[in-house]
Amino acid sequence: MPEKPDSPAPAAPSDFIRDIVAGHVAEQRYAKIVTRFPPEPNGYLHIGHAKSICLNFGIAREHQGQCNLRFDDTNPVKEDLEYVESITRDVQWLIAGWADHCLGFKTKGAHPVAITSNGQPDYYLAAFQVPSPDSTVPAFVEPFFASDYFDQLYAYAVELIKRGKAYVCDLSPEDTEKYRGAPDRPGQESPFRNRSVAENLDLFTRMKAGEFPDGARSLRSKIDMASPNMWLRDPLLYRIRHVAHHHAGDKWCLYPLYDYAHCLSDYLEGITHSICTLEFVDHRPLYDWVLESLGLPRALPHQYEFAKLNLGYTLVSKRKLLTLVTEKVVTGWDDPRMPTLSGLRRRGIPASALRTFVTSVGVTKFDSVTEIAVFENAIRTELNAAAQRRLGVLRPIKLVLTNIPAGEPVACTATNNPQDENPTTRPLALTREVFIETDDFAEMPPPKYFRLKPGGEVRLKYACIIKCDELVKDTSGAITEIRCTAQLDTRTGQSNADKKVKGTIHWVSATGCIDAEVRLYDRLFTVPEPAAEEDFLKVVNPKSLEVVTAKLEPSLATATHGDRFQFERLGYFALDKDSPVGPLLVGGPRLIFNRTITLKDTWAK
RNA sequence: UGCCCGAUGGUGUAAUGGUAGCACGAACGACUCUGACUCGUUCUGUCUAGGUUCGACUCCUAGUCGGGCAGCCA
Repeated sequence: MPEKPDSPAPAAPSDFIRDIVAGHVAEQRYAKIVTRFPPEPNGYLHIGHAKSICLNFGIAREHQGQCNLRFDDTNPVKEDLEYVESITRDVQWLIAGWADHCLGFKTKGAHPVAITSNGQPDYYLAAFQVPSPDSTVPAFVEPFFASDYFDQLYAYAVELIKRGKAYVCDLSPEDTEKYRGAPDRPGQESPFRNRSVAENLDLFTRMKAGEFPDGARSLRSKIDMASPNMWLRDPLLYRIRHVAHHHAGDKWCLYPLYDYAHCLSDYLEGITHSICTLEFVDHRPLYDWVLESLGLPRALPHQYEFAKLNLGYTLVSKRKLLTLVTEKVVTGWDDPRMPTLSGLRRRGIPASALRTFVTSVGVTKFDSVTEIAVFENAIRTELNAAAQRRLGVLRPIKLVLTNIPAGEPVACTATNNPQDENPTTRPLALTREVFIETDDFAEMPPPKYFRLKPGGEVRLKYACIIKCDELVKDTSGAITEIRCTAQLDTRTGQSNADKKVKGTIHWVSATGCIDAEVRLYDRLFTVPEPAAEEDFLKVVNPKSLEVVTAKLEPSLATATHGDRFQFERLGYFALDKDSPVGPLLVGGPRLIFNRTITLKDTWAK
């Protein structure tokens, strides 16, 4: 979806990981800083991933480095091409105009190649980077896939066996668990732990050949069954899975596990800094063990961990997000109420606001919960500067200006964005009949009510001050029409233009305005920490979506995807991805707007 | 209870042995043709107890509290 150019990024942030990288740059430890963003293609990216993306790509761009997009696709039973495509799209959207020149892709179909490093045989897979932020990604490149390394990973496993550091284990999954022991109790060595290298090699070859059923055997590292770190108790390297792979096809029935594949994938791509979340701290010794056990000839990557993002009133668990989709609480992964990148994009949130937000949260090892207000502030700040102002009425009520004759519109001028240095304007026509917001009139006004009331005066934005003379009601007593007099000498440039009234309200002309479907969103959950609930479905906000038919000023008829508008006094709006665009016939399909976010409302009601 | 990680205003985050600062938020006020924006004022903090030091948010020890780890998931 097209996106208007983003505003420039703020000054480079600082955090403990960036400090480490800066230290390495200062001592010239690496020729180039290379990071990676390595999602498993088993779900949609969400706002938590945005933090990781901005960290990894941010570090790359701050050091003229590179950040590879790599799919950690080592478990074919959970993964799907649909996710590969959505993730690629979301990453490119989030970094567009900011770090796309740091995005490391590879030539389509490329695999690691055999090279010689420091006199030793080695494997390496180079990246392709577009030369500048403005360049488009050519068609001959694609993201990296861990599954493209299965051949090399297999060769490394054979080497580990030859070095006596891995063995084929015949324990069942259940027995493997029993032998592992518990955190406060050492494990027990597998009876297959001391097989000969020759036997291990033979068995591993036959595992690859498909001789054994799923779960019958596994390849295990030989580390320490008594380690206080559970991840060092001979963790599995390979398991047997007789299933096809979405990217690698049906070549394999043997698939590597994360801890084995990840560090080596990093190595093959020449990653220098492998940044992940805190739950992998316990895995770091294993990450290093695999790499060091192989005696690899190039500089080894290192793992660094940070705390993932927790946001108030928001869920980011893939499983729970999936439940929202399958239970039809939302319309899909890209429902504008979802915290997915595709949902946020559809909602109208600019990528730059997302970047500003996740960067402002900082990077630490503290498990924190960020208030949603911080995110909302980032969105409003961005949109306040960028959005075109327009007039629209969400819940219309008719108002008649009795001293303006029908068919004789009064010309007015509206400012497109007062935040601009040299604001442009557009014409507006004030006619005898207009719509105002139902909320902007009160027959029995509460205290400190600035808006229109019987006998009261208010300004119609960009037009003039009006005075409420009388009300027309139907038989049930409901107001059907508000009748006012327009004080035409209070228009801009007229003799009484400086007259002050307390309230200014928005309006649209009844003639020429367009009807549009407007979707108003509220937070999806009613509690600050829905993840802490025993049943998160019980705290879903029943009023998270309200659909209204709004009256919009005529200029909005040409709105298109990627446009950002502020409907004055109401909030920020953007066209839904499913909205029709282009010249719309009268009575034809209506535009569909999503309210991205309301304006801040400090009026205590 | 074995190992690992962490703790600074309501929230998030700086201060790398030398003035506890910034942002969000809240309250009040100014301004206002958006009850927005902007501007001003105010609010609240180093988990506890010892120790090292001229000096500790920072280093050490012990404790308290919170989080993570026992998938052939990532």
